[in-house]
Amino acid sequence: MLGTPTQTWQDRRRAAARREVLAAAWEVARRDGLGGLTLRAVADRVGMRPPSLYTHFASKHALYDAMFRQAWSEFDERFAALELPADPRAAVHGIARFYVDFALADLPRHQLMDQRVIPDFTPSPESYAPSQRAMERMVGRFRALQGVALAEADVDLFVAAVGGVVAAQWSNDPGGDRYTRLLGRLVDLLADDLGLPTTTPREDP
Amino acid sequence: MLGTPTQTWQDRRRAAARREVLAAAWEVARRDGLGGLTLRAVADRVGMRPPSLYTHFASKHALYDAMFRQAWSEFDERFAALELPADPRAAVHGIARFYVDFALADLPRHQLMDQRVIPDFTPSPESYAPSQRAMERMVGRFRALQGVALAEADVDLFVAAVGGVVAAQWSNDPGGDRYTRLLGRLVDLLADDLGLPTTTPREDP
DNA sequence: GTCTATAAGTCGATAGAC
DNA sequence: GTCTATCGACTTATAGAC
Repeated sequence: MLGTPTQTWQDRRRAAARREVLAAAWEVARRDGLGGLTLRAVADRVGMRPPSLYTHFASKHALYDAMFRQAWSEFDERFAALELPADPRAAVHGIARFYVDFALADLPRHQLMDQRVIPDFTPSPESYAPSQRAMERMVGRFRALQGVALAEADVDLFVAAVGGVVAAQWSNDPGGDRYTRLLGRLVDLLADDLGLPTTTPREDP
Repeated sequence: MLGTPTQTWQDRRRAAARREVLAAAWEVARRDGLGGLTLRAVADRVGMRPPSLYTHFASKHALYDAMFRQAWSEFDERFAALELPADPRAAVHGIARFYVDFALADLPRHQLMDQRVIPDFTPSPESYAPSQRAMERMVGRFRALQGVALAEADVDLFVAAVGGVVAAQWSNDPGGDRYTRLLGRLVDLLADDLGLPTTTPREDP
């Protein structure tokens, strides 16, 4: 605790206000689309005048930046807490399912995290860090699976293919299951290719 | 030819002007991003005043709609003209390579065709038709492959997985080949799963 | 320090002269 | 068909009350 400036007095109000603006921004993005987000709508929702937002965020891009950082941080936290089965193949299915569920739960969040939707917006290095941490954690949990030595390219292929299911689902059948129902088959395909063992035999349908 | 109103007199000028505006819109989108496209920038590029664009397109969304239609029409035309090897597996590789090359050649075009980047923009039925035609042609060429009976889900899985390579390439390594170099391996994986025969043995490296 | 008030510049879009 | 003029909405920034 020592060494931290004890300005906690009104620092908490600032942080709370920031969180409030951020939460309002997500609500507006879900209602009006990520690219349709306006500072006026955010201010309305949080009960402020638009210029007052500049007290908390230097620009609209800074707001997007904070949203990007928060989204990947939440992904990383929840993925870190995700309990996986001991069976390697079941674990890979669990990772894929977690990834797909997270990406399909929130369209603007998915667009911000995984696409390049906002022109001229590039995450700052500080906000890009959580996404790198999340990816490293993913590689780490893959490599911790018993019975196979994974190369970088193996994880890349997995991420690309599973991400493709998400993208196809969102753009061709939003709200449905036309592509997500193929996820199990796709993951088995990839797992077979990696020679991933199954210590527990698969259940009968 | 009979039955067509012979108004071709100044109808051609109208059509030419429309094409010119459309071409300018693509150039602006490639320069400023799809979401960063403005009617002023389009008007500047085509040597018009912004309100004059409304003579040719009823709204900005109508312009996006025409771009969407043009992109899928061009895809369908070029795919129809694509010559594929007789060997079924080589043909599938050809289809995948064509799809990926087309999607990676132009970011705003890819965003417009395959993602939901513009808030509140949904293609009109008339503009959606070419994309359906293209998908049906793709299914048709898959089914024409000798030696295997393909279900709808098989094509869906192929489209999703290959589309995932495109999305990952654009968002994680634009301009590189980190994901596209995995395409051959992915397609072989899918082809193996479908039991696709190889009449011609694969070449040695 | 945080807010209100306000203004400049830009966006999509419309009305009406020629 | 194209123009001028203009509207309402949005982003951004500054000035000043509390």
